[in-house]
Amino acid sequence: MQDIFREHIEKVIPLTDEEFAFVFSHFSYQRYKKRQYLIREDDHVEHAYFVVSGLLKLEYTDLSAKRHIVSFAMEDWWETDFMAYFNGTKATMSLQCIEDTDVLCLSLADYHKLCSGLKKMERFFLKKSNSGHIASQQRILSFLTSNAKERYDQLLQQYPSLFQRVPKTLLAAYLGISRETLSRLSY
Amino acid sequence: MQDIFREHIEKVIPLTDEEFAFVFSHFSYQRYKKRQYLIREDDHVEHAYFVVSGLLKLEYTDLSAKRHIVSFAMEDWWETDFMAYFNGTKATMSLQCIEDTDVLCLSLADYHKLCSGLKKMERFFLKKSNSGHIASQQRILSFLTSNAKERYDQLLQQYPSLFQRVPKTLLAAYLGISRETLSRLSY
DNA sequence: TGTAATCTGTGATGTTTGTCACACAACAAA
DNA sequence: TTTGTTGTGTGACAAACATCACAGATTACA
Repeated sequence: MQDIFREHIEKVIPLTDEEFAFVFSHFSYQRYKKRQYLIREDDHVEHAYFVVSGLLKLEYTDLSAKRHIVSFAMEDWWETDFMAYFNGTKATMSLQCIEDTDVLCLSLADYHKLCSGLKKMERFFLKKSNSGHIASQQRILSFLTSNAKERYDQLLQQYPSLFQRVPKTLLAAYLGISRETLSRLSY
Repeated sequence: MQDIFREHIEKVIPLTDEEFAFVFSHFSYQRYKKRQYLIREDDHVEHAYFVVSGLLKLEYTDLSAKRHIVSFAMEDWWETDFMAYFNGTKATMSLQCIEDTDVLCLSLADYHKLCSGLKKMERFFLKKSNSGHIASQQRILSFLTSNAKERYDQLLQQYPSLFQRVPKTLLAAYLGISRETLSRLSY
């Protein structure tokens, strides 16, 4: 598990053994069961999570109680309600397990300690944040340019494994279409 | 103009005069006229831009030649085709003036020099990137939760000045609806 | 100053997608 | 097993939105 995590970081910045030990010491390890919540709406958001194995959904519930999936988080992803995490505000989204999931947890205090203790990590998080921003922009573009069927195809092409791992109802909630429409797409 | 820029940075991290001079030395100043391009599709993307004054649009043209606005960039915003900028790939989007616009330009080489020369700036860019990511997620959420009229209202509430400054055709291209539909919304 | 390009509104019409309703299968928990 | 919950497909209908067409107004610029 440390290996996966170390490799993940070293894809961006090389680390000595001591440096990695320092980095790793800021995290705690947690296992969650399917359907368990890591974050509930209105919670104080303690941690950002690195997904070691499993699958999470970041979900927003609107005024009419409809649920929308902002993001899936699979192996090798970082996830949390970032707005609440960084600003210390209450969670507007929930983070819940679709499968049993193992994560590494990083508190905001430890995040800051980590960044000041090892400047390389600031670059690491900058890189991650940049890629996240770019990925979000791509998702926005797919809303602008594509209809339901096209967005569905793009999603399957990008993350083929999702098709096996999550119910179609959730894929619909991610794509912004009704489950009925999604059901009628596959011809 | 330096003042605006310095204030913008000092909202996040305080700087001494020497530090600001160091930061500023990495930028070049440019003025662009309405309709001029800062980046064209397939260009090599030389710079990221800080908008001192004016208004830009970041635009993507799809296969059927329809134009979609990924983002407006007004005073105090950073903009470029970030994917192309960071990865050194060719631009997939264009960046064009809606009004006469003054910008500060930062090459990727200077960006890296700046970050290594003054570690504070890495934190600055991390903060900016995080907010950008959060903003994109909000935009995704508005696609998931809201219809055309609601998205339009949200946009006007967030950036009332856009209503005065940009033609409705462009607002429609940002909201992902046809200009005709937008025209029929305001009742 | 004149000509072209852009911007905007609006009608008519068709397509896409959502909503409601129902049925049935798969699965989980007691 | 039984019973509830979740997931999926499908028909009928309504709502949202796109497209095409046209017209008048405004703006760019040579």
